[in-house]
Amino acid sequence: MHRESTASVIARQLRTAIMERTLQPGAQLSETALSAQFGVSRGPLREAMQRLVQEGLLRSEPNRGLFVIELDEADIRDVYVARAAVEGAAATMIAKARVPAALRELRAACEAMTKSLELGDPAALSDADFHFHDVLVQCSGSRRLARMHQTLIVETRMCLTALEGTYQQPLELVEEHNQIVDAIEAGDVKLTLKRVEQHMDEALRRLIHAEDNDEGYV
Amino acid sequence: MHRESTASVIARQLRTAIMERTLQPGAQLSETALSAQFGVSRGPLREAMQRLVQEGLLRSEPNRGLFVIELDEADIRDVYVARAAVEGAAATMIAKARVPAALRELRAACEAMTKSLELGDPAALSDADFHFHDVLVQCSGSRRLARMHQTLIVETRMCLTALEGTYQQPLELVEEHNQIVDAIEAGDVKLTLKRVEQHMDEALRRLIHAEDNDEGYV
DNA sequence: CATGCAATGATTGTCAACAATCCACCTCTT
DNA sequence: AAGAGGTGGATTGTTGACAATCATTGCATG
Repeated sequence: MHRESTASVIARQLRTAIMERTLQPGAQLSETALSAQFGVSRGPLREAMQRLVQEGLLRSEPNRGLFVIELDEADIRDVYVARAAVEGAAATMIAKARVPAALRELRAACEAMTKSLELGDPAALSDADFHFHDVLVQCSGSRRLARMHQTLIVETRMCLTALEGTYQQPLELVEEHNQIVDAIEAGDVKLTLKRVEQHMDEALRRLIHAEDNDEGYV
Repeated sequence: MHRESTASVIARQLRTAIMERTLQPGAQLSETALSAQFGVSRGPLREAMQRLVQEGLLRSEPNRGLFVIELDEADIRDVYVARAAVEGAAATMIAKARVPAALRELRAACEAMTKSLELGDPAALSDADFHFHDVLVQCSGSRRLARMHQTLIVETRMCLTALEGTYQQPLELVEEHNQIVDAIEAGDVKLTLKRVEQHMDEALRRLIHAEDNDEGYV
């Protein structure tokens, strides 16, 4: 009947809720409330929650409960350090392998960003942005990088949702992605790595900057 | 009373069992047997198992059970690709930060390897080897890299346990570690990254080579 | 002899009840 | 009034029982 375990689908729903800030940072996860909401009993819910604890999206305080993590500036920097490591590795893998299909997908992802930019749709631009990075890691073919990346993306979206999809410098953003694909297409590993790292630095800078403007604490 | 959740400690015991091949690759995890062995009921055990599923150490077949992953050669390569990404990022962070305490710890870890080598104790050498890489990632201060690394190390040990700690070229092994620390100490980011990557390539080569000699399937 | 099928045993999936712990509030004492 | 201590309510932690599913075995049938 079910092709996927209950814990797996509940875990995904929890991740989505954290991303969208339905479950706010620092908030306690009430077992009774959530199990009722998801239509399951506390058993499967607790199993799903343990998955997110392993991911580091929830923090456990024994005999007290589970809480959504709160990201301070040091955490956000750490997320981007880890993303640079994971996506840098993924991009260099693709650059080395020279798979045409991967380049086509990446180009398509870039075009989607350009389109959203031209339409002036910041939400779509954000989605296209994340889609690009997802494609990048998926195309590397590394199951382990993909798994790590999944968690990092949730943490990133968690921050960006707080800013309600207002991009600071969308033109630069799109151009950075294009240049990454250019480097990959050229098969230039060093340049690829450099541009991924620069992109992460810039994204981090824009994020911190935007948060300061929003009087933003996370 | 308990400072750590039950799921957390059971999960660690499961990881150890997988590392040491007490739970062999491909083997099904019997809930009744394991819950009896650990002295807990099936509930907390299942929570712990879901943590390992999230890590990718267990694979879930709904309504059938959980199985220890089997690593083919492609998987092993993937582990080392991911390790290169994580440890490369960690090493460059330390190289940039120039923290004397980190260098001291890394040097100490190297000396422990040298000592084990001189004593001709392959098990101790292996432990010292893993300790070095643990120190490396811990010293980076990145919680996320550390979390990812933990899982990758379990998978690596899983392979090395199969070879019963027989090292092929221990001299080269120790020297590679020393050179990584040299590069970090010099603050040379590019050289650091290069040497970490080379070390991973060599470690992978030695591992595959050793497995071939052992008529080894994983 | 091979194949389909049903019964059976074992295992996973789910749940609700019980125990243990924590938190907030109140009271009593100094 | 401040603090210690106790009490009630709510939440987490754990367990055993029950339901659902799967693998196996044996049997009947073409």
